[in-house]
Amino acid sequence: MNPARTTRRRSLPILPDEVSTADAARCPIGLAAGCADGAPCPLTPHAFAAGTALSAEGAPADRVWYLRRGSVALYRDAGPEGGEFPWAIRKAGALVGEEALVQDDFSDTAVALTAGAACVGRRGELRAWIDRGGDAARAVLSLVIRARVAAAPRPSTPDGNAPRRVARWLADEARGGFAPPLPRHVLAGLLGMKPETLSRALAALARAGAVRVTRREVRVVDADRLLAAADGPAPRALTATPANR
Amino acid sequence: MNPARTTRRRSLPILPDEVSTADAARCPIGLAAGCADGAPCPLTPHAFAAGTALSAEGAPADRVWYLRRGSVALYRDAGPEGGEFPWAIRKAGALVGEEALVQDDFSDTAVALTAGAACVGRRGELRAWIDRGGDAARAVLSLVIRARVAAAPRPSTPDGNAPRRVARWLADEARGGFAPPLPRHVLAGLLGMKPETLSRALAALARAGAVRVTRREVRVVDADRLLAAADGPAPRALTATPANR
DNA sequence: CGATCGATTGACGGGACTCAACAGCAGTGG
DNA sequence: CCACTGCTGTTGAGTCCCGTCAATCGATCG
Repeated sequence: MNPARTTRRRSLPILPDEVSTADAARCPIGLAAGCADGAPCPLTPHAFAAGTALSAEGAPADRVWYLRRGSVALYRDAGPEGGEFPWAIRKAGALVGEEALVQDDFSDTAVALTAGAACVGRRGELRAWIDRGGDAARAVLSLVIRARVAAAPRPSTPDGNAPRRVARWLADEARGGFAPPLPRHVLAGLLGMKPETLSRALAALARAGAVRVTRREVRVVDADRLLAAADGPAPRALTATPANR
Repeated sequence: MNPARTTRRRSLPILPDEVSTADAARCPIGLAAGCADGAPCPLTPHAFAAGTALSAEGAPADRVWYLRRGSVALYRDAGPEGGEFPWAIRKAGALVGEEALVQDDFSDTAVALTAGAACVGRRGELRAWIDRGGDAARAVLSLVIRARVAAAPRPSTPDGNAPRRVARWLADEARGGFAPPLPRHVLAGLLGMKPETLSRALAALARAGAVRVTRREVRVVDADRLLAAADGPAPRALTATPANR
């Protein structure tokens, strides 16, 4: 479907050219580092062209960006056949790839929507820098929290059937064969569906022999069938009993 | 519809009883504060019952929780007639209400799914504490980022028609009458719909006289009509021309 | 046992996705 | 200048998944 798009994007150069470091002190991280007083900033400015990939989902997370100009779209993979889809926009003044500070791989593919400029920091140096200063950490902290707060609950993205979404969630969350005991309406909300739909989806998975459902608990009885429902071809949905049709 | 649920939840006591402070040093914030060495921890432990409301969306954000036991569901309001819906789960080891560190109001309603225990900190004290220490900020920072990373893109939640979601987004994001120039497939992904559906929704809003759409830009020409489409009664959807049916 | 709430199941209709075909626009090369 | 190509966005027709409304059942509590 879209191999050309993906290929082209992934093959683009990463952070080609450089820009002046003159105004580095304007950014909160630069301020925290004391750039205005001549202290070295842990970030180095770069410019990028529209379409540049800043990070790739699953790739080693070795850098963090502070966006100075332009905007960046965050893509995430929706699993097989779901393809990747954009789920957040980062604008000037936000961090990109901040997950590098606490984990080893990027969790998003970040693609520049416009030409722009960003200050890049190597993860190791950033971590060391954060370890040192009080103001330092505080600056990053508030940026991160701001980003999280701004990321409103996402409206809706049909990356699969209701049964498929449920199966995927079960595959991710079940521990020891048992799903976390959430009230149905909470789980339904998390998965972006109504409780009735969730009920039908669970019933469908139970008919397929993947799970066993009681009013109180959901138990995975056949992990293979569950994964098949999560990743395989269309699970044929909620359409009532196999008898009719 | 569900006034009883909301009322009952909101009326529940907030953080009733207290628990031992013995193991406060186990929490990363306690560690950062040096509780093990007898230093005072900026957080104080409390226990809560299932159904307890920790925070209410829009209420003054005066505290932050570190969850030690139990799990908490985060609800957010989907606007008029959309009702509130759960959109994230926080489990033991995560922060709740961390937005208090950078803004004045809670952005989520947090409700305990199970009985549990949390360490609570007043926002002012926490901020002061973060300002002081390096390790301090680092502990909070990694918690926050972890939470953000764990919050996978939410699958889907139909909180309104496609035209309504588009109208709401336009009302939020348009500056000077112009929507941010995003490629259609990016905007569609953000709004949880396919590009075709987005196109139809924009066409519907244009028919209603709220916006003017060209291939390159989306311009808001009647803010009132846009708001009516975003909040008012059903915008009568995508059904083609008003002539048929 | 009666009351209430949560969960399940059924019937039904509508809205969004799918599959197309087409139009607008940029870039390329003749 | 124009044909050709490729890509993005629009429009149309048809299908079906999911939300809505409703009834029923189970479980829990008083």
